[in-house]
This record gives sequence, structure tokens and C-alpha cells, in this order.
Amino acid sequence: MRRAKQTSPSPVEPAEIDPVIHQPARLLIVANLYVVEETDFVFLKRTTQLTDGNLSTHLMKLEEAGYIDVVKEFVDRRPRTSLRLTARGREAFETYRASLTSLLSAVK
Amino acid sequence: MRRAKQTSPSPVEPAEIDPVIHQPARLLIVANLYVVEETDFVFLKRTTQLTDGNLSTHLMKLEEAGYIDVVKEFVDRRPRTSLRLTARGREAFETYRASLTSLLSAVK
DNA sequence: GTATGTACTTTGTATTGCAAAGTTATTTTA
DNA sequence: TAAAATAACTTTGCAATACAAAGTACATAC
Repeated sequence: MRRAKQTSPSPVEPAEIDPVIHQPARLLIVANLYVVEETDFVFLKRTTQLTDGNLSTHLMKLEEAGYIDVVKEFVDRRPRTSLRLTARGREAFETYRASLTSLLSAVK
Repeated sequence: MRRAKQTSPSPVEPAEIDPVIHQPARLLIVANLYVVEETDFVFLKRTTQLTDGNLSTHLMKLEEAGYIDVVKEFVDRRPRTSLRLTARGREAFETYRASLTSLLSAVK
């Protein structure tokens, strides 16, 4: 017995999903930076609930990708790491959001 | 010089992102199964562009999670692996889509 | 002066994800 | 009809991740 050919709900095609942004912790970091313009390590640690080590390495990865600027300075005699999205990072997030949104909405 | 307190665009909070579905290859597989109801290995291989080995292991993972049913049979003397979402898988995808969508749209 | 806290970074490990190679059966070609 | 190619997978080996525990440096509290 032959099988009917696959009928037409068009297949969901592979999209470029930026792996740097797609990782849950980093998505959260980037999303926050997107709305908040500038923040610091401590704020992100609180809102993302990441451990110190984990947050630290994810920030490095985002920096290496050129998606964030990291400024380390001393404020009130204690270190403060300030973070903001670069233009590139902002764009990457928008692109990511667009492709994810379209992938998810392609599906009725 | 003191810094102004973080002003209010509310932070994007961590959401439960199902790691089984969040992986790009598997997201594509699940999205396809969601629209197509039933397919087979060969179809998925074509539309996802995954290598055989890669597709195979992702399917196993989805099966272990209880998100898909895998039926292996012989059709015209050659093996056919048929795939469909379970109720659980369907639900998991909907939940995933909801939380991702809300995370992404929380961001103006 | 030592213990506690803050703001991180480095290290060690277990888990992924991937493709190359392997398996089993079936056609095709010579 | 034996050898080669094709189909539909699965298993294996390895390189890249992600995570938390431990470590560092400095400051304040006791």
C-alpha cells in the first residue's frame, strides 16, 4: 500500500539562528540590555538568576562576539562592571527576534 | 559622582525555556511535525538539512522526552521511520512558543 | 586582626552537538 | 551473478558548551 505524498502545509525551513543569542542565559542578558540601555554585573546577576561564574563567562562570550561593551571601573572603592549592547549586538538581537518570531508564527 | 538608580523599563525575567525544544535542530523538527501531523525521516532530513547522524540523535532525544512517537516499519522492502508529535510534545511546543514569544515581545 | 561580604574570574567536569564511519538491506551495472 | 552504488538509518569519537565550585582581590564589620 502506497502512501499519499506529503500534502501541502509548507514545511518550516531552517533559518539562521544566531547561536550566541539563542542560548537561554544570553538571550535573557541581551533582552535586558536591549530594554535597559546600560546595566551592571550585579543587576544582571539578580534579574537573570545566574551564578557569578556563569554570568561572567556568558558576558565574555557576548563581548567576544562584539555584541556588548564591557567597562570595568571602580566606584566607591569597589569594582563595577558596566554593560551595554553595541550597535552590532542590537542589530543581532533584532535579527534573531525576527527569525525566531517568523519561525514560530509560520506554525499555525 | 553617584549613579542614578536603574530606572524602570521592567527587567526581562527568566522564563522556563524547555531545553529539549530550544535547540535549533529540534525546534525545526518539532515545528515541522506540528504543522504536518506525520512525516518520515527522509522528509525531515530534506527540510531540516541535518545530516543523518544528527537527525537520528535528535529524534532519539525527542522520543526520550516523550515528545514524539517513532514507528519503524518496512514499506516497499525498505525501512521507513514515521514520526509524529505526541499530545505531550504538542503541548510542550505550544508552551515553548508562548514563553519565547512573550519574552521577545516584552522587549520594545 | 580575623571573619564576613562583595564583585568578580578561573578551573574542572559533565553534557551537548556534530559529522564521519559503520550497519544492513536493496537495487543497479557490468 | 558478483561487484558497486544507493537508501535509510545508527554508533562512535571528538570538540565545543554550560555550569557551579573554588579561587582572587579588595573592603568593611566585629
